[in-house]
Amino acid sequence: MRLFLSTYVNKVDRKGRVSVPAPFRTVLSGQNSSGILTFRSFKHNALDCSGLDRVQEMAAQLDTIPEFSEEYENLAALFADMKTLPLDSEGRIILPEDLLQFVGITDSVAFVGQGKNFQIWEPAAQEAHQEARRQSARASGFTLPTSRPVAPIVGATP
Amino acid sequence: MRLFLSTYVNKVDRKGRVSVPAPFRTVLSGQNSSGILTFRSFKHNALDCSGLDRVQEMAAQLDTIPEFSEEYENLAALFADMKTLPLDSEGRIILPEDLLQFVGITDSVAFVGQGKNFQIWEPAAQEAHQEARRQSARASGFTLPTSRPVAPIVGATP
DNA sequence: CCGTCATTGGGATGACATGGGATATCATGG
DNA sequence: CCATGATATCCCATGTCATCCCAATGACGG
Repeated sequence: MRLFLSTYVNKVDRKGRVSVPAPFRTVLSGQNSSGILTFRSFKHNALDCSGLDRVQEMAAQLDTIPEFSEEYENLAALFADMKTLPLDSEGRIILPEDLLQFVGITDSVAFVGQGKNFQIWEPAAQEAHQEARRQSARASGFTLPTSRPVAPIVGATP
Repeated sequence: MRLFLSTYVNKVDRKGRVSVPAPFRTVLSGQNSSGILTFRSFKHNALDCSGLDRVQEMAAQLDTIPEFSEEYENLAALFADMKTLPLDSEGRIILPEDLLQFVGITDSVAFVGQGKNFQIWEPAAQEAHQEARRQSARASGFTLPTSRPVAPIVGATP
């Protein structure tokens, strides 16, 4: 199984189209999916994206829950936020206005590989998020009671 | 299996007609249904809609419930409330006056995908409801299913 | 230095939501 | 049984937007 790896930043053209990175398209084509299924991330101003496989699994889970129960509605509500973004013949998608605003995208888009799925971010926000994680890792590293003065992590990014 | 995904808001014209979103029509046409079967939601001021297939499943479920029980009567009452909304040649439906009032619709309609079925809401009410669910899902630490579990799913078809 | 592939751009076409007029269907009252 | 009005259905027109097709640019490897 191929994975979504690395981060790509592509531009939004005047029609609102963005090229999906070719490596991601390759992975998607192996996931029973001619388009991208996307929904708002719970934690960040980002979009969670995957192929059709995962969504069909979710729909299958729905069958195991009593039809008018609270839990059923909670899961079903995810489908309301979900969108299918079809790929055009050049491998581009169009991000709907509401999603653009939610993510805060103006002129370019970061595609962030997450292994089995990927995310869509505003590039600066993504970089900041990444940096915050580095800081966090670094900070927790410093609070550890180690006696090692030279931490190789520092200065990893030029 | 095709699913009802995403949320679409369409306008009611002066004759009371509303376009059913094209993707939903596509799903419906695969569900043995030239029209929409709809009934009032138990929990919200919304309409539950689907094709004929799902209603037939519900009718089958009725057989598993003791006749004359409270639950039986409740479910059976659904069928009394149920209406068939035929699609015109442009893919529009007409919402009867009582349903319009029940949902609180004035000039536009939200079609809300729920996977195997969809709902009809007043757009503002739907947005509020959906936002509440996002908060709830976030607070309850709702986790998405993984895209490809390591352990084989019980009953999975190779 | 050239060929291939990926991203980017733009015009033309088509699909869809929407609107309005004309015609058919139905329930009601005479 | 027919007349009438209201309502729904069919048909056609329009504007907007997405999709398709074609082209150009840029990156990369041989």
